[in-house]
Amino acid sequence: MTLANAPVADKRPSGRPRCQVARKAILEATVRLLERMTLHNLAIECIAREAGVGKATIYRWWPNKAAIVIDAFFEEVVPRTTFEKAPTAAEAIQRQAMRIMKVLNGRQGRIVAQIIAEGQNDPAVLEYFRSMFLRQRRAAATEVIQAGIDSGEFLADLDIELAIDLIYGPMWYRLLVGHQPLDRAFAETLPKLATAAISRLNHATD
Amino acid sequence: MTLANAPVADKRPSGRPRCQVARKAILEATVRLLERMTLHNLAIECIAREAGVGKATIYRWWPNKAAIVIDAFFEEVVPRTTFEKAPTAAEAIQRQAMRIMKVLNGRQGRIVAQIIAEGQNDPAVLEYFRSMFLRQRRAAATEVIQAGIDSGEFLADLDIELAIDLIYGPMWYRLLVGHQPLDRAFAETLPKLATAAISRLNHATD
DNA sequence: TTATTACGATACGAACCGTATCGTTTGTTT
DNA sequence: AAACAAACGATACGGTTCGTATCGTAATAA
Repeated sequence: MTLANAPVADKRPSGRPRCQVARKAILEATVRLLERMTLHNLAIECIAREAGVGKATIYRWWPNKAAIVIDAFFEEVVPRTTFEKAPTAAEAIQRQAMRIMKVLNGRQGRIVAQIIAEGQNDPAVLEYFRSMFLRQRRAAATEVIQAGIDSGEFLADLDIELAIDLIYGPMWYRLLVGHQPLDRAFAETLPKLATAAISRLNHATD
Repeated sequence: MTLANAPVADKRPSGRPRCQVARKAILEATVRLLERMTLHNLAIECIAREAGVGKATIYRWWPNKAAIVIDAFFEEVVPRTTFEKAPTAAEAIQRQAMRIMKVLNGRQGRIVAQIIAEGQNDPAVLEYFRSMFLRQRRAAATEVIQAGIDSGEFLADLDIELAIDLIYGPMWYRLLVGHQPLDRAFAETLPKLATAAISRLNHATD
């Protein structure tokens, strides 16, 4: 599933197989180094040194820095999160938003921000990030919102993609631009306001 | 006001004054080059060559690439936009959101995105960007929203900063992550939904 | 055994970095 | 007019990192 997992799939090629120890060492070294420096300052040669690996071994399996970081990030750091059950769609969304915010509001958030930054110079990086991180989460969110529409909780003619952006956009905005903190008040109020925007209920009676 | 404007202010130093021709040439060359390449690939030496200027002249006046780009961006590209008058606060916000979206949805948007990307590696860049671009616009938005609160159009206990993020966050989200386009439907629906979220009116009666 | 591929190590030219140093130019100060 | 001060374009510099290539060696498949 990752860019460099080399899924054995249907046919094993001849020759020496890929060394999984080296692969693991590279990903772990990357995570370790990213705790001390930015992605921008992280040199491939530095990863190779830290991992005790030849530089060519890295270049053989990853096209660029960002791909390593993305693989490392999703293998070593981020646990897969799924929506919890909740009595209403709005509550399910609110809980999930809080959890994502917790992830973004720390060291992991800095790494994701740097991946996105790197993506501004390379569309492929951005696409890889979306396929690894965003796609599944948005699909899950879509399900919940659709259920909310079907139950009459949310607006019938709701643009689901837009609704998702309304919920998560402000979080990413603060993460990347840094004009305001991702603090507790924000974490509590944003999801409520966003879900209120897409629900049929009146604020006054909420 | 820019980082390298060298406002003459109160005391003119002796010696040869700064060459404004060179300054202009540098900023113009930067804009010109950014149409063909990303900020990441834009070398200072390349700007110097394009502008017909010594490299030292650039380093004398700007601390880094991003500072040049920001100055170039706000001198050569972005016109100052202010809120128009509108019958309601919601409408004023909607119009301004559309205008900002138009700015972001093109070459200028790509440049801003790259400035923010660069900012992930250097907090000073991000702060400079906020002071140049964001601060004034957010202050203007604050005024409009506060007026809306005072008139009873918006929620009385509204967190204004959060409200602004609710409106603009999704735009930046799409600009930077690129999972969805900044298209016409988005431009029309987002401001309506966002202002609905912070207004006291019921969706059903809107 | 032979073919094939990965491995760690190392060397390589190229590109930029940011700084320093030229001699020259353009102003201010005396 | 002469002395001074600072910016200018040009150029050279050592230092980093880039991505590629090439070693000899190791590991698996046919």
